Amino acid sequence: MQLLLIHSDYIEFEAKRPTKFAEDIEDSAKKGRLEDALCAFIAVEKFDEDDPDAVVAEGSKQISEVAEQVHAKKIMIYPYAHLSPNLSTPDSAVNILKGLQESLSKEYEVVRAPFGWYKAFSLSCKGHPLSELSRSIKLGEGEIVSQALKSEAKAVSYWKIMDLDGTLINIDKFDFDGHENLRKFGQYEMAKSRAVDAVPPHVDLMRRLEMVDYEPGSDSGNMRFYPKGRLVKSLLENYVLDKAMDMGAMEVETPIMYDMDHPTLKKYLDRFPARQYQIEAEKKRLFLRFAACFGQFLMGHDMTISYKSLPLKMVEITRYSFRREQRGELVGIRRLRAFTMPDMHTMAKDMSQAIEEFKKQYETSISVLNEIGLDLADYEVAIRFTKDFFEDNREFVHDLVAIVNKPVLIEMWDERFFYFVLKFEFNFVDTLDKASALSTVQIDVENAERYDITYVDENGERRQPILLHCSPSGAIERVMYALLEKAARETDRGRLPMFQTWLSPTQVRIIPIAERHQPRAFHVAQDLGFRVDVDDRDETVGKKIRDAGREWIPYVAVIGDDELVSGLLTVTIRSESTPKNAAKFKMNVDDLRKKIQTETSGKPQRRLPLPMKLSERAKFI
RNA sequence: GCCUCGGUAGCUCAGCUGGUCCAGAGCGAUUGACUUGUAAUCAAUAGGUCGCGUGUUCGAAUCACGCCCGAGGCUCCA
Repeated sequence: MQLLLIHSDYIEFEAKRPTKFAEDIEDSAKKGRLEDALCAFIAVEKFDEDDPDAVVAEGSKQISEVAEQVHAKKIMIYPYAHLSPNLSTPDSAVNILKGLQESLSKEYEVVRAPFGWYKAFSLSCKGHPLSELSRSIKLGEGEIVSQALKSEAKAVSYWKIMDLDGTLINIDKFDFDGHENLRKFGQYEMAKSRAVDAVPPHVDLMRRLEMVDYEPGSDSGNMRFYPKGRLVKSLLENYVLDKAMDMGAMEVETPIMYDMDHPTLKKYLDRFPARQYQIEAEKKRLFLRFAACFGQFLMGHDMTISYKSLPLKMVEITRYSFRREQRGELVGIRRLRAFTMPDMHTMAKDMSQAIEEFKKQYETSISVLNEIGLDLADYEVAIRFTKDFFEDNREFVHDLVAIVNKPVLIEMWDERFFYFVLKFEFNFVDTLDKASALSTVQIDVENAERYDITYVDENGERRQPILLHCSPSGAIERVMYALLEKAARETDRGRLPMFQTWLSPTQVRIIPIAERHQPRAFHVAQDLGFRVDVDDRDETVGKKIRDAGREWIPYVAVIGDDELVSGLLTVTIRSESTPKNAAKFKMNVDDLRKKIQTETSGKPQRRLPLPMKLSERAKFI
């Protein structure tokens, strides 16, 4: 709502002719005049329709505040469309204007000029400092603040730690000795503050390794990926997709933008704690998805599903999901506004099947993170549930704790504020003590009904499934963040940082010592397969070795006169080296190939994303 | 809108109590020499209206004012 407030000596109007939006009025209402009145020119805007009552409340509050300041006893409500390019429908506008009139009439003498008429008016502005004011009313800055965001602030949580024996301990009573990260995680969660106050180490690494960078030409939190970053991301995406499909999921693809006024979506928006990007096109209000839920649930709604197909799973690697996170929370790739999230949904027959699936997906998530290079010591587990769920499934929750074999942060709500009754998350805690969720699974008891998703059971009856939301790895960018942060931590501990071989952009670097060794180097590169490159630059061996180390290359093979004679390679294996001591091994091409084969089998394969010859490479940063 | 910090070569930054050490360093790039055995070979060359504008001054990267852009924080007004 836009308001233009003018303190006037007098304001008078006369309705001349109706427009097609004109409200029906008595002849007596066609003329009006007030003296010493505050005249409020008002444009009701599109987004005011989302919560008309709140707009009326806020509008009348602001108008009376000004009336109070200028000591006006009378108020003229004057519809004035020209204040906004983004008007509401005439009906909504009239309703809101009437609402204002009603609300203000309690304390003031109010006249409302009729809506939708061509009116003549004359006005005399008093011209004192406060006599001309404008106000904009935008609830939540013109966006819809979802009900879930509001309830997240209200939700009453009980924070506990579940110990290995299944006892729940109040968080302030728990002895955190030896569980430093769990303590930090708990504090972080309870504080609910996500603001960034220092730059975490992965930011330098992501740029220095030429993986990811800021894109000044876009919005904050929308990144550019250089070839090496794109490769790692692609490998991770494909790996997680494979794992989801191993669990029986079917890959689908769904749109990235949706109509805000679609009835089921509107309700879902209200239940999800995130801010959206909103765009307008052809008079439609669209929002960019923040997950694949809508697409898959809308698909599920249209499907014919027998109990024989359950549990039924669909997965999409969402490139992208969008969440308009607050600016202060964005740094590097820990938290983004556009991110890639593997999103799998399971339709389960009933709660018991849902619980069974939940456990499988919990275990798969552990294994997925492990294969990527993050083990149980690298993250903390949170399990959140409603009190009711816990009382019915105490043993099950204890099982989950037993599987990870370490204490777990518990958050319990006495009421269900969200669409789920149970969820877990694996949270990476970085060196700045910030926690970020990776894998998560939720049991959703609300959306099957909202989207009207049904299956037919053994007796031919339609039933609603229980839904599970699962991201086996969490957002891919965040996995990369965690890997880089872990590498930084390793460096601090005096170890050589590296990625798993299957994720390394260059798996083998071949360094010919002099120009005469190059043909052999290229030959070995061809012969070996995998992502191999050759440092054929005119640099010293020392420089080439150093550069290979700075790129975290797992295998570095030097070829000189000795190797030409012996036919062997001298390979430095990073995983067995220390910063002071390079672990060098003589081996032939077959040995090396077998070694890499075992380290990469079952993982996605991609070719080298850059020219094989280092002499031909451009610099990105 | 306000406050703080920042904007100097492709990158990272120094200079900033105004004046031939103020236009610099390292890395990177180019060229040349070297043909190299495990964490930076040597040398040369090219690259900048020091964010933009206006002032002050004999003289401005440096001081003042205004503006633009970025990061962070605060906040909503005559």
